[in-house]
Amino acid sequence: MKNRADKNVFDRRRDHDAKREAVLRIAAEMFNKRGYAATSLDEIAQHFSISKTALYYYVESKPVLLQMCYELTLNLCEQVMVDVLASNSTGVEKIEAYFRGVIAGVLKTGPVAIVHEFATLPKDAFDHIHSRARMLDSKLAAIIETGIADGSIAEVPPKLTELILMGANNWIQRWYNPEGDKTLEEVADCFIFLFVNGLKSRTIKAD
Amino acid sequence: MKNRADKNVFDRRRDHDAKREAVLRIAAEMFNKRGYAATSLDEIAQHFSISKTALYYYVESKPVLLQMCYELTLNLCEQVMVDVLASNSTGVEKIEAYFRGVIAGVLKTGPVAIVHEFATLPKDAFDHIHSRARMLDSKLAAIIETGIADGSIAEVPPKLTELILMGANNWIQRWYNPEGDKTLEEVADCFIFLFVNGLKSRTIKAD
DNA sequence: GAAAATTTTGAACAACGGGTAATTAAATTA
DNA sequence: TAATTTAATTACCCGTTGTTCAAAATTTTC
Repeated sequence: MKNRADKNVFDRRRDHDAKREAVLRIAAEMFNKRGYAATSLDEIAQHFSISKTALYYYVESKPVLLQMCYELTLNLCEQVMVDVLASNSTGVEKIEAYFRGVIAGVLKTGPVAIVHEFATLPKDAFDHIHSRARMLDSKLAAIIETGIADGSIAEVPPKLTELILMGANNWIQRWYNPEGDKTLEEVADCFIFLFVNGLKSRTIKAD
Repeated sequence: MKNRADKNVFDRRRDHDAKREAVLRIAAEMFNKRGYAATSLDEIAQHFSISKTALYYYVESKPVLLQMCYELTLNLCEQVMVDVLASNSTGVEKIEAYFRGVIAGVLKTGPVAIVHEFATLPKDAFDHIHSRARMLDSKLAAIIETGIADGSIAEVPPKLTELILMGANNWIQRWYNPEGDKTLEEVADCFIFLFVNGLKSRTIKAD
């Protein structure tokens, strides 16, 4: 919102790529909070104090802008997934590493993650994004299956579990405020603890 | 989508309340799946094969329609919360009962739950809905605190935990398909198991 | 069956949002 | 400084959407 650095990007002239990336980041943030349809190009432009038309110098169209946001997210998630799969660790450890990586990635690269609204994408873009997302889903489910097989994960329905995990993860962007009192590490820790250990107390209480 | 019963509501004349409720239910469902801004009154009207104008006989405006959807949800959640608080059980049991009740409530009353987009509500309606939602949040967090005190819940940050739980719950409506192969009981079971017991296997594996 | 009440419609409006074209302004190069 | 490239603006178009109003259609009441 009041990220002055973003406005300054548009002060120093001739830096096409930096501006394009700034637009992407802010757009992703606004899409996350308010949703794609509820965010107008005017609002995005106003954030940089430029005209709506100027955006078209950096972005082809609004759907393509959404598509690029998705691609940022998918690039991040897929990279984390590759790293996780390359490690030789148990199923739970892989699940833990994946979500920790994704949440941390959001911290570093800014809010590139985005609420899943790809129904509004043009057909071909939709197919592309959708299939990549589904691929990630099934890889996560597969990790859960191997975790059950190696004995590190309890006998849960893999597909359902994956959906619930993803859901909890996707919702974080909706409420997380970087200027708040919780760091993303704390959020990640809590997230992991909840899903791995569960709420139930394991310490015997002498009472 | 192809719920023929809904269309028939508009066949038998003079049943103002039934029609109003049918509109509410379908609107909530569409808002859940596509989002508020992306759902037009035309689409809602088309679902019943009536004109968009006819909707205004049952609903004051689109924002008020959204508000009523929220109120349906809040009524449900608050009722479950009252019941849960009245029971004398441990913290974990209360958490479990709450989410089971809310998920089951969605099954019975139809998809009354709704994605949180109340930024688009008129000021006064926003304040009302928002404060009720926050009240629910803090009651849930309080339950977690009592659970930590009574030793049934591990030492987690209550506020953060509550947000993550709510997030996972809110996301269910986005992907759950009543015509699919999973019942809402199965979803609820998996949900509860994940948050209460965690993914980690507790059974010692002899291998 | 006529009159009154209740639903539904069709036409039209105003606001908004995405997108384009022509133009101006600024910065780089020479 | 002149010519060229790069940025950004203003003005405008057009489709969509929420909303209103008067009129038509239907149902109920008497």
